[in-house]
Amino acid sequence: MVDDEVGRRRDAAATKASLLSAARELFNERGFDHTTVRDIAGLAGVNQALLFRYFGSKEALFRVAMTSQGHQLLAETPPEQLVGRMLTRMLSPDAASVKDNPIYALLRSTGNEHTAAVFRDDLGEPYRRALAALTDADDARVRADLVLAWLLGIGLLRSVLDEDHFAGVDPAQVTAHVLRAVATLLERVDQRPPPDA
Amino acid sequence: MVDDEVGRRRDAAATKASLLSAARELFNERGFDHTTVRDIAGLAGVNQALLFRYFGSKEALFRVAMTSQGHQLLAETPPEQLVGRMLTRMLSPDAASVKDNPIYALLRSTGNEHTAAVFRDDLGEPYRRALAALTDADDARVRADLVLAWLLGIGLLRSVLDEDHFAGVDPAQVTAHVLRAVATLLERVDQRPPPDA
DNA sequence: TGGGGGTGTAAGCGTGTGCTTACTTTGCCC
DNA sequence: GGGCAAAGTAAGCACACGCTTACACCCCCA
Repeated sequence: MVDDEVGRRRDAAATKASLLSAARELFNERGFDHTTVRDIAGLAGVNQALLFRYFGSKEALFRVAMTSQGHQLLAETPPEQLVGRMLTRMLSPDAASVKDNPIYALLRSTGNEHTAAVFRDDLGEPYRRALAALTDADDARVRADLVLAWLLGIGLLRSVLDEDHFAGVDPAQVTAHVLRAVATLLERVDQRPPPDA
Repeated sequence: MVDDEVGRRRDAAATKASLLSAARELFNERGFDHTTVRDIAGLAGVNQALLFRYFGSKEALFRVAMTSQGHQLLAETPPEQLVGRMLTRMLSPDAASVKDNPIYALLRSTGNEHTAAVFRDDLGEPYRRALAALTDADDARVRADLVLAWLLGIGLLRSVLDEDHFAGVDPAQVTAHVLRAVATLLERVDQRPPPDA
């Protein structure tokens, strides 16, 4: 699927990459439980036994697929702009930016204890810390959790409950609403519209 | 389980009620996909074939279990106090108020298209309308969606991502934060602490 | 050139699941 | 008491799933 050229078969690295890409796409679309290893291998154009050879189990593949691309956004974004950038990325009408945003895999995998733990430990915690640093209030942790909850809830409405939520609406307008309200919780949040998309 | 007295067996109404109660408890705890009909029948103390005789399918049972108790809160609460009451109910440390709050079943069932549709149509929509009525802004719908998203996100953090979120924190303090920020979106929200628990 | 390890494949094992079927038991009504 | 529909039960069907196994192939290096 990813690698259609006939030459260069028997390439373990390409096979792994193909499996990872297919896994990310399907986990984000359907969540962990409703994605089968047969689906992943099929989309990757690979025999499903290779999935287990290279990753060990479906759960292990999930962990690798979700965390490997993990923390770029967090690393490359100034904390003040974090909320704004997460919003524009989540609200983008571009399907591709949805497909590789692991937050949607989380939101569709809430029923599974193991996958929830992956996100809690590998993604939630760093974001909580980054957001908490945006205020001097002594209940910074609570305020950061509330902001994180809001971002997750917006993604939930957008992706799970109703595909059309916020659809006809200017993302910038939604972002402005949220940033204004969030500023009452975290005083150092940058309320200007985030640069680029 | 519900009906331990030995007299009065062969009571269809009691059997149905017992199945409904067990279903609510397990769906809220584990979500739709991770709850089996054998678990439900077992907790209800009933043969699983009766589940299908009385409700037709697991999905139909889910729909009935979630919507039958459905809209009391919405019906009996003045709109201005809706956000406050939902928060106190969600943040209550009381396990029972979690057990019969269908929002947690939704949050643990996001991977399943059918269950998501139940909530979108049967619960989400009325709440969206009620919240939208709390402002005169011409983008009332967007504002209402954002508030609903926040409430859902808070429930998500509380129940799915981390059992201890907001645990050591005074629920009233969290509620105050949210109500203050929400007031920038919906001008008619009552910011006073909600009456009773 | 000919093993041997890395790569790919087909088939299937074991289990859990939603749901069905064929049957037994109970209690009510004439 | 006898008949009968409603209530309850045991067993299992059919299938999808995660994962394993036994085998075929191909390239590389001694």
